[in-house]
Amino acid sequence: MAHDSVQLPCDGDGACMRCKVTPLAEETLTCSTCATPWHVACLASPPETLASTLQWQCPDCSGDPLPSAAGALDGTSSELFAAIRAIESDESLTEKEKARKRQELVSGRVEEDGDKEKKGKEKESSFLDVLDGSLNCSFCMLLPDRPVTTPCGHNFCLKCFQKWIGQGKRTCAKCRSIIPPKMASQPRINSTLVSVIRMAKLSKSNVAAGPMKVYHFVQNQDRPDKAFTTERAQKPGKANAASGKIFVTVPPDHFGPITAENDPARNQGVLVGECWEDRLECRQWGAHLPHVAGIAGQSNYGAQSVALSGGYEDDEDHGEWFLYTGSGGRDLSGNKRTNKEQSFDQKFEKMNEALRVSCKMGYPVRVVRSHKEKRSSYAPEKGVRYDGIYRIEKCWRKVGIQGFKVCRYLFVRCDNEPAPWTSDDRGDLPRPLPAIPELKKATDVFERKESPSWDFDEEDNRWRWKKPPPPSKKPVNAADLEERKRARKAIRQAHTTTVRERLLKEFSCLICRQVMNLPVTTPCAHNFCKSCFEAAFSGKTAIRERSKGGRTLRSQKNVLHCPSCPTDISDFLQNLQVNRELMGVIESLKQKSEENQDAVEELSEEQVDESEENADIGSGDSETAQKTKNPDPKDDLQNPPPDSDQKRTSKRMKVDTTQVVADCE
DNA sequence: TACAAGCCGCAT
DNA sequence: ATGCGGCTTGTA
Repeated sequence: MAHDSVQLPCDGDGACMRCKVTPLAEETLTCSTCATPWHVACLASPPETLASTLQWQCPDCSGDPLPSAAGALDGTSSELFAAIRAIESDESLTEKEKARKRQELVSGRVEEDGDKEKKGKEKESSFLDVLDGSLNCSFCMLLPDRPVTTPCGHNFCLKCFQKWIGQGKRTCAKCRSIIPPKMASQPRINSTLVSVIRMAKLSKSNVAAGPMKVYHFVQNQDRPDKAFTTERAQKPGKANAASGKIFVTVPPDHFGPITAENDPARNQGVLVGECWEDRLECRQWGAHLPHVAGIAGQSNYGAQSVALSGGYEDDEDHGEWFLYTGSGGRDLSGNKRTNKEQSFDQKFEKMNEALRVSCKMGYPVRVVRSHKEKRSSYAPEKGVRYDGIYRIEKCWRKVGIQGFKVCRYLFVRCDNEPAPWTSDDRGDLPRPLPAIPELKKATDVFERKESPSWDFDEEDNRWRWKKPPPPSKKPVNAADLEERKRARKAIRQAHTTTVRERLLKEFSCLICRQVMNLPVTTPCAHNFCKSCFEAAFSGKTAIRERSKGGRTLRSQKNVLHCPSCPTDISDFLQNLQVNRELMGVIESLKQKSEENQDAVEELSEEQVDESEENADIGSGDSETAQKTKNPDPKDDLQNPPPDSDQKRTSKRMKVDTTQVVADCE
């Protein structure tokens, strides 16, 4: 063969990486699979016909130049690449979807359903802005799953890397450096990358879950701690009582659980199973605000909570699920509070409509049960009890027991805590909907079409906001503005600081324990600053002279151990490569957190006032931050599929190399 | 303005 | 036992 066995494509500037010449356009061939340009003159076996030119596959993709371990592939290489081409040419797929399918193909992993696929995409795009895409595996273009790092400092999914090795490749897919046999046979997962990626996912999903909405919505701050009677009150006790102070810092239209951050009095939040004497006390802890009405909500916005109090005989309580009846249909003219006679049909309006909105959106609805519900086995002995989060899966109308139409709602529990009546040590799992015989006779049946805002996250194994909770529409008490502004600023800063600190901490050098400067990753997957790493071996050489009894023996390779484990890394030391991808992430992380910090300060000075006045406070910082930071869908296009990656990589490497050189000097 | 799945003493 | 009247809060 006229050519040596090493085959190289053109780099990002169009120069052949083998002969260093920049060929004319007509002297290059573009691979039909990966779209990488190659210098025809440097190809070991250029195509001979026009047809084969159009369908030409580069040596990397055709898999033929090197004897490949064919057994490592499930099918043949050509089958695999045919499948890749089919994905590439499928115009119904976005680039992201193509990338995911490629990864499935290469790794053998398959995500079963569309929901997962969607979830993966959401996740990916939401934290890509943290990790910047620069860590992405260049095979599948996703964040590396079980990342491995080559001695030349490039990161891949373990499975993608193993497929590559399985095809007989022994050079880095990014830079063509030789991959040592040890790395090829026993790639080690880079646990630093694992935890960084996990943390980035977590920090983002936490933001989406909205735990950062600590603020002080202190309503009626001047009220006493207990319900009280005014001078006008004619009756003692709570008959004519006014409400005591609201203890929790959620707005009245807050959806979902009330967490510790919104419970400054006890710092525990409203826990499932918590009991109160009566509806007024329940109100003070925010579980269900109206002290008379059974439904809390707004017809154009949604319902936040309901009370099961036995007021409507059509109700049917099965604990984990129940059938709820809407309000209205009764003549309560005058001051009748006890008329249980229905005299007209209920409609989906007012509170009944609010419940339907919550059904439509899949909002979490808090449920309290009252001792007054006598027919239910699940009602508390006395008082009012918080039973957790439910979702309204369906609603409809039917003719009720009294012969008039009632609105009906199927509530199904979806709380992360076990219900007060179970001995389970965990909360709900998604469960199939119960069979509802009355649905056969139902009219106006309404089912949720869109994906629910509150849903079970398979990955986190818990229920959480999958979409940002709706922002509060409630006006803010001006007197509270100053305090709330301060609180928000502090929280914002705490958040950015902790995320930055936690993320950066993960990137610490195992020697100096500081954030790595010029990170290097050993083949045994330990990470150090380049300078720390080199200093650890100063004065030691990879080659040593052996002498015995005055006789000089043949020089022998010195065994040099990794500072963190017994692995011999003398070969790695010979040609120390900075993990530029890691370095890029660290840099952008530093930069981003500084920007954030600045933004926090600016915002707290000015924009907070504005946003406060807009009263967009219910969902707090998380949504606002998400909205502004939410990556434009077009961002997908900025993460090119592998075909353009070759170019991008080469270009970036060039820049980075000069930086590294400059830094070294 | 009317209504809403509360609360309580008292009249019936 | 049952229901009336009077006050409460938030929604429409």
